[in-house]
Amino acid sequence: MQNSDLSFLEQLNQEQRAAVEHTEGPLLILAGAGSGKTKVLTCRIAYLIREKQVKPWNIMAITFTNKAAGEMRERVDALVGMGAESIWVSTFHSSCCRILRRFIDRLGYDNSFTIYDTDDSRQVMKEVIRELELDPKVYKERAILARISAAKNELQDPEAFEAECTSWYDRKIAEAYLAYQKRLARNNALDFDDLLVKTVELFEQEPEIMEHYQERFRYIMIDEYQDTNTAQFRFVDLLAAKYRNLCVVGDDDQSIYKFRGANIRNILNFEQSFPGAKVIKLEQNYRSTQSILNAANEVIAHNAGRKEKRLWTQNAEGPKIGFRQFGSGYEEAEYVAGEIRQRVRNGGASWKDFAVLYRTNAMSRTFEEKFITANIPYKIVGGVNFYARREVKDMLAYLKTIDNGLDDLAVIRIINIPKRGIGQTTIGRIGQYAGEHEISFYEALKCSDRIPGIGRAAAKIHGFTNLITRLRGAAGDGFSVRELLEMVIKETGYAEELKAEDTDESRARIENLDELIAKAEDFGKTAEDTSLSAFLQQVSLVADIDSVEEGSDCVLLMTLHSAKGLEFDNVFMVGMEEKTFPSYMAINGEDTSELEEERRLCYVGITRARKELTMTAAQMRMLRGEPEFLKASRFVREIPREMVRLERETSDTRNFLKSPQVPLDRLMGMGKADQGRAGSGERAPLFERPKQQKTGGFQMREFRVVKADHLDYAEGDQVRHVKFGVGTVQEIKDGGKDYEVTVDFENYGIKRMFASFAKLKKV
DNA sequence: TATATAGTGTTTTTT
DNA sequence: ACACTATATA
Repeated sequence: MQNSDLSFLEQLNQEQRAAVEHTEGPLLILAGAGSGKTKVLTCRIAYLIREKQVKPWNIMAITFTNKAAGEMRERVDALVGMGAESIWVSTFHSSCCRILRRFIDRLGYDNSFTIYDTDDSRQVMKEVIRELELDPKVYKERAILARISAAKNELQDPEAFEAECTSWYDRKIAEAYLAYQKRLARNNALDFDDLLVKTVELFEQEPEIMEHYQERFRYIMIDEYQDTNTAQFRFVDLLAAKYRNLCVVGDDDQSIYKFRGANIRNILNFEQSFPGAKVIKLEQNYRSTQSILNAANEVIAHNAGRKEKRLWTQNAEGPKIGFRQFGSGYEEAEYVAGEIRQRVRNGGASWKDFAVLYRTNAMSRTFEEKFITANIPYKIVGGVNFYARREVKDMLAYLKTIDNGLDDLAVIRIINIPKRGIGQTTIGRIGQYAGEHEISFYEALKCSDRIPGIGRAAAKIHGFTNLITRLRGAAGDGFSVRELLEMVIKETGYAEELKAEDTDESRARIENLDELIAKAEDFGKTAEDTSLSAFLQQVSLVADIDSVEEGSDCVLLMTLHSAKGLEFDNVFMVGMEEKTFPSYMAINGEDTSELEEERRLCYVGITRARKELTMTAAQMRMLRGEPEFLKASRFVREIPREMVRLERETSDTRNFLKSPQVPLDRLMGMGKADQGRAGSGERAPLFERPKQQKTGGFQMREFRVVKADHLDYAEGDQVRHVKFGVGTVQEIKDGGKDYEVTVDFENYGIKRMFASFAKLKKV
């Protein structure tokens, strides 16, 4: 595309175009679901560069997830061409990370700081609780961390927090907050929230650094603005203070992260915060059918205090919203599996056109089981993050220790992995010594000879420190991250040990290690800064949703939260029951704000669907081991009856939709003896769990692709692999569960892999 | 020191 | 139902 070509403007509607062309001063774009806001943002960037001669490096675009950032990056690259790479397109967290990595030494941290995930934070908090001798029954680390996180989101430091304490309990939390920060600092670590907090702190403390970035980012765009919290607001506010060219895009109806500190007032009060702001509404939806949109509008209309807007579309009416209630979650899952299977077989749809959305991660289990038995390829998004898996974290802990031994948590994690005979008592003694001498744990290890009570363990410790020293040497010699990782795996015998275990679980873990190596390799090829620290930092900011690859033909299962920003032809919203969705947490009490947030979540879910939306509910669900009887969600009831199509009407669903409410006792009326069969007819017994594949309960929930009927390549064919590029198929072996394919890659040599994982494409 | 077992508490959503 | 913790035991 020519550098002055503005033809892309022609594909925009009037409002979209106005948003693109309004480049100076604050701008609020209220973009309803599916109204093409990503298109507007990317076009706006192109317009700034082409028409307004803005330099690419003066532009910053912030999105919510890495995935969204990646998508925008791609579109911007395609549209802008040369120079696009100097535009900052990233998440809040990675932007802050990038800034801090350069300047955090001004705040007394080392620039090679590490980032703690939730797990690490909990670990630290446990230590704090022990240190302060708090009763762990009263002071739960989760609860304390939640309070601290809330404080940080409001930019409250420990002192400010303490000043506001009224109860003794709160004062203890303030103490814990302070101690927690000290420990993080000692480990040269930041938690997620700190990334924002410290950046703001940096800007406020070092005005010339702030000015540097203000000059740099003269045009700032923020996506999903409704989900920003106070810290993020401040960050943006500071950055944009000088040039005031701030464009925020959001939809108050899609604000679903209040629990994480998102402040809906940021968007509702934008015009007050940035006087003279122009407001543009995008109300035409290009994504969904009329029916879906109507349902969404109806549901969200039940919320008070929104910015008035009504989505409309020129799309076809499409089928009505489907709703069906089942006796149990198992029947529900069975139905969804069957329905998807059928629609793929008859309707010519492919697996990837389907998504199953639920309120809580715990619900994925049942669906997963049914999908396995129905032989449906699927992928569960969320749950345990790839980088949170044990073996991955172990390897990362090694890399962290090699990078700098400052992170005690990482060192302690791996000091006895593999088993070196260094146990709790030894670790305790070293930790004590380190504390007394105010040195890091790793430093203490090096003078373990002088630590009382170590004795025999000293030799073992030396073995460990020697290993680390050797690996550090290698890192210094310029070995790549991937090579270092492979050395760690080899030197520690980690993979060997797993191989010897020879279980499904251990094999899955080895797969994960390979995956990690592939990621390290990829990093070495694509990253600007290929240092070990850079790798570790990048890795800690990757969310699960980010790794959902296009192209793998699977049904996606995820929470409603993860689904934000995505769209699918066919959506199943499952678990549409009171107490499940809206969650029981949101129902009770006068406070309707939580309920409204649930309703927005429902709105987000509905608007994910392009063509067909099906809602399902169960009358009974196992909750914490106990059966719970549930009535259908009020959100279903908020959709007018005539917009809903009952799939295979049953007496339950008919009654439910006729009367405004099914009396609870009608459902409760099923006596204990009856529990096994909810509803009527010859249904499968409720309590019989499907034959569960025992996989150690670990890996199999993450990523399973069912063996294909056939492969579209044969021995001798040229194939392409996502990471390894092009190669020649040498051998295909039918290993029963899957095909084992041996490929000779042009650049990577011979690799043996499972067909379902490798996703090879014939070229 | 490492492992097995019983007992305990817990769940909403996540960058 | 599950994961985590404390305790007993090899």
